[in-house]
Amino acid sequence: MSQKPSIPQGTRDFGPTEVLQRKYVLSCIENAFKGAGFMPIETPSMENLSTLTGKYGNEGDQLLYKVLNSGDFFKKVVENNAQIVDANLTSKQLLPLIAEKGLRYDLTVPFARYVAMNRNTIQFPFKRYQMQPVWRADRPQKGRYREFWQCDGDIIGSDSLLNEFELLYCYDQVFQSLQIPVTIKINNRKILSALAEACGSIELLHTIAIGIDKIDKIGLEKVMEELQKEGIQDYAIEKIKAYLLLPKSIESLNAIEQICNNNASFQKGKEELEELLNYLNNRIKSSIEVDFSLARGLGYYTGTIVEVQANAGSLKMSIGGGGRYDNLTSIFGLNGVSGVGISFGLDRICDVMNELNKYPENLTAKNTKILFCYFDKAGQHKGLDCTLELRARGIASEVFPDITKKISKQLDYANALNIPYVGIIGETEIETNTIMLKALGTGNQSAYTITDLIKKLGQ
RNA sequence: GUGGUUUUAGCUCAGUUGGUUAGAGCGCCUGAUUGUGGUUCAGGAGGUCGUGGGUUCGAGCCCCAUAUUCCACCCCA
Repeated sequence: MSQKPSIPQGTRDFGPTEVLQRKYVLSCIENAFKGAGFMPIETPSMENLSTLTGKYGNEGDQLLYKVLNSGDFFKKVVENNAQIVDANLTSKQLLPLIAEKGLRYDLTVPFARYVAMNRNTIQFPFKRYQMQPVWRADRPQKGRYREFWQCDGDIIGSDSLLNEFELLYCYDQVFQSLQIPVTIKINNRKILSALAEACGSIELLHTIAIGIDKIDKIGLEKVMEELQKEGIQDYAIEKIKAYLLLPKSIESLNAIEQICNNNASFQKGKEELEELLNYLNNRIKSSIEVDFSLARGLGYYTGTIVEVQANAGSLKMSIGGGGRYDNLTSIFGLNGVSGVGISFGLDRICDVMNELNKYPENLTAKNTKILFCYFDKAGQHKGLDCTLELRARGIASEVFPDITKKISKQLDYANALNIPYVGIIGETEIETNTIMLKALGTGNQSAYTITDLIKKLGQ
């Protein structure tokens, strides 16, 4: 009985071409990080659920993949929790009894956990990069996957805004080298906090942030409606409206100062934003946009926040984002350590690259320079010897593995895989100790000795 | 998690009101060519119509469930 093969929703296989393309993007990102002094780390796919829960907000917790405990977990639940196990037990109550591990949701929280665990051996400020898959139990759409790769760079253990600059510079370098036109949007959570305070309470920050983040998508009026539904008071709505009507520019800071009644949080945010812009000044080619409506969902950001959007193509989703987090490691018992990080969304970047056709042409070609073709066992052995000799000199080559009735089958193989040369070995070639070298592009062919062949292909 | 949408040959897709043996293009295989690919010509293989139920004399088409694709919410890389 055969079974119809399939993979889970929201996951994908990658064929040879796709893997080469993804590795190309990964190497661009890695080069930028390495060039700026970042060091690589890797962390496990699974973390303890206690490490992950509560870091991403309620919605985030729901999107965590949980890993079922090993062994006869149900029996253990019944034995150890007899008093609460009955038909009324909710899934939410049951969950901690049967799952202690979960798949990581991002790379930042595992990194904070890593830093807290290894604080005594890490040299601060610590600059690390990490490129690994993450998992979210989201409903998939285009550009939205359940398994996708993030490429994170973080600098932890330093308050300096120079770090923010370094990371934005990485963004700039990567997207320049990939030739994707982008807008890097910048804001500061402290300014949003000031707005929330001016609207009544810092508790409103999350609601307001989620609301105003949607302005580009649904428009001012709808945002106002939504905020009203969430119970924001009328005077506050007016403030938010005035805030959102301001131009996307650093010039709007003065007006925001009025709206926020010049509170302390605002002043700090303003200073940080201005200092960052001073660092960026004339040092970055990508377009930078100060966007006060930029909010970002993740719960742990406290200062600078950034998001990268592709300026071309139909995929207008963000292809990267990040920000500063002051208190993330303190959750794991390491206080007074501030960090800032960015993330590249590899899968979406690849989607954009595909649409814009920005991959280098030779990326899809096989490495193989030459395929040896033959008619019989003697030719096969000679072909094998030639192949091994070429490989020893660093020239990638192959012998066709099967003796075929027609040599066209072997040529078809070379054609289909974009192998530029074939070396044909028949009776004549064996007698004269030569190889008939044929360039598949032009169809030209002539006889070479192995020494001349090495010279020709080694160029 | 809510609502909608998609699925027919390896690929891209037709398929009328429920009616005989489900089609096309491309690709693939064989031959025209016993040592040479890309063009041309001739022939050929390949389908449980996503899966499982149901209605019907009869289902690719109608109904239910489920999976998958894409989309809008929610949220996000």
